[in-house]
Amino acid sequence: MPIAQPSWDRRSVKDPLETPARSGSSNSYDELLEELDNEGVPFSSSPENQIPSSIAKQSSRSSTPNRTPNRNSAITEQSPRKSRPEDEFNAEGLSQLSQRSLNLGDLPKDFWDDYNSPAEQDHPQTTPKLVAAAHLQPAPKTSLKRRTPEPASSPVRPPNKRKRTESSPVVDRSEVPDSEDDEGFDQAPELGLSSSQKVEQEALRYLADPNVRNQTCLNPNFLTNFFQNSRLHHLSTWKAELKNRFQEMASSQTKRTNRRLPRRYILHVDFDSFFAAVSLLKRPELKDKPVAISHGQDGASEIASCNYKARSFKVHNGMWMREAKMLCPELVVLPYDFEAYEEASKKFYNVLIGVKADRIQSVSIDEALLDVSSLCISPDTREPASDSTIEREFEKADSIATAIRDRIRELTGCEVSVGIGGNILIARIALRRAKPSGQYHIRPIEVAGALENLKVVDLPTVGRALTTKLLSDLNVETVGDLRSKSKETLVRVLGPKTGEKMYEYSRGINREVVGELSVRQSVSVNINWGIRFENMDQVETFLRQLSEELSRRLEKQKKVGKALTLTIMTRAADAPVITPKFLGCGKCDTISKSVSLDSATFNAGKIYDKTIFMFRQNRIRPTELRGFALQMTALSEYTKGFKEVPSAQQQTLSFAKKTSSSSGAGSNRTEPPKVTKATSSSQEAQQKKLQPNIPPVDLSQVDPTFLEELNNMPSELRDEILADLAQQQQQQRQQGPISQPPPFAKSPSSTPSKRKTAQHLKSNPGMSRPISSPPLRRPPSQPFKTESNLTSPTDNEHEECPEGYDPEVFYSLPEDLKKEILEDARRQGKLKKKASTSTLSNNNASRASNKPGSSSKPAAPIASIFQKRAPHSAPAKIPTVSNTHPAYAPASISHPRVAFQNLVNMGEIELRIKQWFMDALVVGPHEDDLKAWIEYLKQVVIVEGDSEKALGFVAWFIELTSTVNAPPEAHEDWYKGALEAREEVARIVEEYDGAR
DNA sequence: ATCCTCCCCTAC
DNA sequence: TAAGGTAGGGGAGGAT
Ligand SMILES: Nc1ccn([C@H]2C[C@H](O)[C@@H](COP(=O)(O)OP(=O)(O)OP(=O)(O)O)O2)c(=O)n1
Ligand SMILES: [Mg+2]
Repeated sequence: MPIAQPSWDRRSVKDPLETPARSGSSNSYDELLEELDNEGVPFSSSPENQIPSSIAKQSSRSSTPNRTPNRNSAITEQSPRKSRPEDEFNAEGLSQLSQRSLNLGDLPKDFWDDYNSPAEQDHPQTTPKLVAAAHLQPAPKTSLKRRTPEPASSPVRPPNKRKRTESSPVVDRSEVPDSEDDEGFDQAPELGLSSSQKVEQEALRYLADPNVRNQTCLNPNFLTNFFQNSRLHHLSTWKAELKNRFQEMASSQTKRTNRRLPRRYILHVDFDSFFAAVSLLKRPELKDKPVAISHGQDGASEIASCNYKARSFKVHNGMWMREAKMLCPELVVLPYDFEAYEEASKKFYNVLIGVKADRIQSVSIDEALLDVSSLCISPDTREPASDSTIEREFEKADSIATAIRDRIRELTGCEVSVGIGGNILIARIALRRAKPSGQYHIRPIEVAGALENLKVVDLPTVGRALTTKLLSDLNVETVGDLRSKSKETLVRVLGPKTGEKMYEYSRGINREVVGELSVRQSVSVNINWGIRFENMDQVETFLRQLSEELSRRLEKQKKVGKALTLTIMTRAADAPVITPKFLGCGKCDTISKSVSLDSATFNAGKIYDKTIFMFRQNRIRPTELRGFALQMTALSEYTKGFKEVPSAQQQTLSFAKKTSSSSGAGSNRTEPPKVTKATSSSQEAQQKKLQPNIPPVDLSQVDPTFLEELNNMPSELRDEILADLAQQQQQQRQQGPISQPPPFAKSPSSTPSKRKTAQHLKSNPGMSRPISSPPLRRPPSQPFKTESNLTSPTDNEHEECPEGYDPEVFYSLPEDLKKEILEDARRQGKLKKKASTSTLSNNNASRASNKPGSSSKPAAPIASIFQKRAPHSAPAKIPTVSNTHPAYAPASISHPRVAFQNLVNMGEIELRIKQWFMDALVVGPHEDDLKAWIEYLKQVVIVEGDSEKALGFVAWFIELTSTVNAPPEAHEDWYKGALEAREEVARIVEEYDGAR
């Protein structure tokens, strides 16, 4: 699929302003740093780039963004924020966010009962478990690979010096065929192997330092530690909780009958330097000194919040300490105190709830919107209201704001500012003027004047990108300039939605309603810090943890999803291996791929399988990975869930414990509950039905998913399958596969799909990437490019192997899957030409390079899905007994895959497995070995397309483990392991065979 | 015309 | 050293 693409990245470069850095369009954090280093703080423009934009003024240092036209990498930069303004505007965005209004009248008193900190609640519990087993490998081992992508950034910030990397021109990267995968190979012509090998070596060497390694995702407790310390994670979690709470509150209220009012009075309430103000409560003596909240004293540690004294030095939120220290050497750093922030927030919201506003909407932990219209407008006002009447209304609104500020100050000891306006947009703009510790009311007649000279960047939703585009394409700098443009012009340049919005905003028009209800459309887990790997085993382990985390979050939201998207961030070609920010992602290229699941689920095992499937479509060197995002969409609520298959659940659970890391993933969660609506409605009924007729087969041991599938199929087919299952259970060690038709035919494919479920998706087309100028667009996803000449080694298929896929693997796929992949490839990239090597990453390259056939890498690499790994180097290994800690140990066998792969005949495999079983009989299976065995079975289905063979092995293994005499405890472990294998294989079979 | 995927952008 | 998360709006361009 897709290859890498460029991006300028998502991260934004934000901040320009005051800070020096920033760049115009894209740049990387690194670049920014460099500029800083060179220039010092101020701005200057960079040579090449020219970022015209407004920003320029401020900052600018620009960076050269992409030099190449296409690029992908992003920039990243550091702190973003545009000018300081963020404070002021902001709002808007709320529209959706929010929560709804509520009447204050009847609040549940336990409103806050569940208000838990994310750190405490969410992760701590969950995460830890997952992690437990991770087996990380201790030392580096990988070897050679090369390639060069680089990280980028993601969302946020970072700066740095990019410089060095630059030296090597990006260009080649794209062209370079990197072939290969895993192993290295890169024959990169121009660059020379050594170049990439050196990069790889540097990465491995760096990771070998225990002080570095322990902070990365290789540490079993990484997720827990990271989320506990991530301010952004806390912010997001808090916001989601507040939204849920307010929505519940609102929906429980029956009233909401607001009389239609001719005018609205909206208050935007926001704490002044929230984190800093709250942390200062415990250090009052520092109140008048410049203070910032950050994890570190300098370097690339980010400032979450700084007080106004610090801002007078041009220090701002999101800025890196290094820069802040340059601007303000005496800056005092205080630590985070998330609990205290929650406490202050509770008091804040309690005050707001007490206002009894018509509607209320939480914007964030420290910010909210209130619609107090009916509190200001007298019921008996006759409409064309007189000036004096209106004046009284204004005063009422002002007095409410004052009362709120006084009360919050009294309860929290902190200052909040209030912006008042006739709509959300104006209230937000007013807030900025209110800001340090004040309130400001922009009356209707003052709107035009207030907007005229306002910088467009101070409008909500207008960030660096839009600002740049407006300036470069329309020469618009202020809202007044914006207002001079026709709607047609704005729509043409910015897109239909954005154009119209800008047209309205420039006139102070905004119809958004406070507290509009909204339904969550996605649940995701993103990590772009601390991501460093040496080999694929580690990547798999981490993706499993991510899958489990996503599953946990879905479950917590009582949601199941049908569409999964994996976003991978890799080091940009010109980015340094050692990022400017300690373990940051640096400048990166991003690639994303989505697939639809056959049925909505929150099952970690299913999520993991799809995730790894998507990951494998791109050949990326583990050492180049810098970040991941796993997102579930097409959500529905689920209602029942477990009870239906209790026994199965229990089994899995206990099993999970034991084997831990191994597949545990899925294990513990039960199955996918059913979706309330999305999936068929009849399922439930059917399911229940099923139970009764399970005579011969012990369904309790069957994967619930499997049961679900059975329920959905025609009864005859179902009976047939059940019969087979029963047969399997009986059979004993038969080695051969059980022949049986591929079980269910029903489920649709697993790969990408197109289905429409979507209700959720947003509307659709939107704007375009605004921003900067010429979009450098790369062809829209180009999934795979094709590879031309590879003749299929194994097969005779004439179908071309799309780029991005290992030919060997591709050709070994089942026909239908292959077809789907080709279709997808054609659709997306249309690749049918020959093309050069694959490799994914080259996104950028893509443009230039790609097309002609270059080629280098003709032959098929072969590594195929199975990564290299030592072939069975250790046959003996399998038997291994537990080595100690899985976690740092190299997973014992690890990859039997290859080993197995070479064993063409089942007899050999059975022999090996049996050998392992006998050797480890009394101690039980080592989780890694079990994991490897299951993985092999899954590959038989996925790669070989031989479900029967896999099922045959499963049946044989169950028989083997259940009949031989072993110590009770070990016996149980073996048996559970066998059941897990059955569960996993059944699921895979369902997905790959059933699907189309 | 509408949907879909893959991004990008913004905000706290 | 540092803890660079996340949800939703929206645009381009291809598929239907
Ligand atoms: N880049 C950022 C921006 C904000 N925050 C956190 C810390 C802030 O205290 C809190 C609220 O954000 P605001 O934008 O409201 O900023 P402040 O409250 O700090 O300052 P003010 O509102 O006075 O501008 O969110 C953060 O961690 N990182
Ligand atoms: Mg604030």
